[in-house]
Amino acid sequence: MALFLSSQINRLDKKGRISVPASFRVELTNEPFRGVVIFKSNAHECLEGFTWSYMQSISERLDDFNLFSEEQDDLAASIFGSAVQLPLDGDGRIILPQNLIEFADLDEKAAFVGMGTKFQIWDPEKFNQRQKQARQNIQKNNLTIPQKNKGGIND
Amino acid sequence: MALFLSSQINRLDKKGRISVPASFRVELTNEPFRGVVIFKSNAHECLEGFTWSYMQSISERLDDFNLFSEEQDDLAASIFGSAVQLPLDGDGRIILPQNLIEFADLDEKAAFVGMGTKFQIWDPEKFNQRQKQARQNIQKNNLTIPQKNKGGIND
DNA sequence: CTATAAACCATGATATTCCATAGATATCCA
DNA sequence: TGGATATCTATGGAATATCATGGTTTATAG
Repeated sequence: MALFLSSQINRLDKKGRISVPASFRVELTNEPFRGVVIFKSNAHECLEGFTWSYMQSISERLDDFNLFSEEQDDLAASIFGSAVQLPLDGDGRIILPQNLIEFADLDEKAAFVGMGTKFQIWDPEKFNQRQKQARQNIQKNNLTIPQKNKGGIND
Repeated sequence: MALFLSSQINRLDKKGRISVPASFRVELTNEPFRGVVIFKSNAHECLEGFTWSYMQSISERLDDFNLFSEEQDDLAASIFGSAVQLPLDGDGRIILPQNLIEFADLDEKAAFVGMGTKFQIWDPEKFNQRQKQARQNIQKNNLTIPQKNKGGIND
């Protein structure tokens, strides 16, 4: 299982190319697909990145729903429909599609932020603010890490 | 198992020809039949696309219903009855039959939407609305992906 | 023979690969 | 320890390949 840690700011060129941090790339070496899966965050003005095999596991879990159920359809349309599959080039870069760049309001630089099994891509400015806000929320609500994380696509 | 991701809008010419996205085509390389199976969606004004081998697994799943039950009969009639097997031409295109084009109300363009193990074909406009609706349903009903061990796709 | 469908080509646009360089980091040996 | 050398990383630009798409020719069927 991939583990994405720490954050790094890299440059986004006019073609939309950007280097994936080397520390993230080593987490991808054992993946069946040499690249990442990106889509728009539901919660923030940023992008979310996953490994191919993680998407596969989501797909398998989704198959536990009745094949033509409404629930299955809603989830699949929302998750897989908006995701894009970005291969790494020979130099460890991906090309972000224009609509994703706009969604995350990225300029010349973008921050890769490790989040464990996933990572996020932020405009550096916005991420600073987000981090401040996150710290405040944690203090205010006395948040801790749950013993066992039951996750969903909403928080 | 094939994994269809992301969505892409392609052009439908007057002969009913349309390119299957290249990223979808690579998922078909290991299939016994070089093409896709398409039929009318029961839930939406769109078409559903499967691989040949996945159709086989659907057939098996249908057998889990009582073999002569009404449900089995209805599903089988609606799925297998309207399904067509569309081979890829040398350039990676399929030819959509006219009745399917009309059913999905397709015009000059059509969106291929990855849904994990299957995909859908939509009029681009209609899919936009559908995606909004899907997101609302997810929030309203608090839908999550059935968990295996841990982690959702959002925080 | 005619109409219809299938295979075949041609071509811009786009995406991918390849190469070069500079800076940072790590390695090695005296 | 220090300094030289090699390696890795990020980044820019150019060459190359692929993709989507329209048209044309060839096969097929009635």
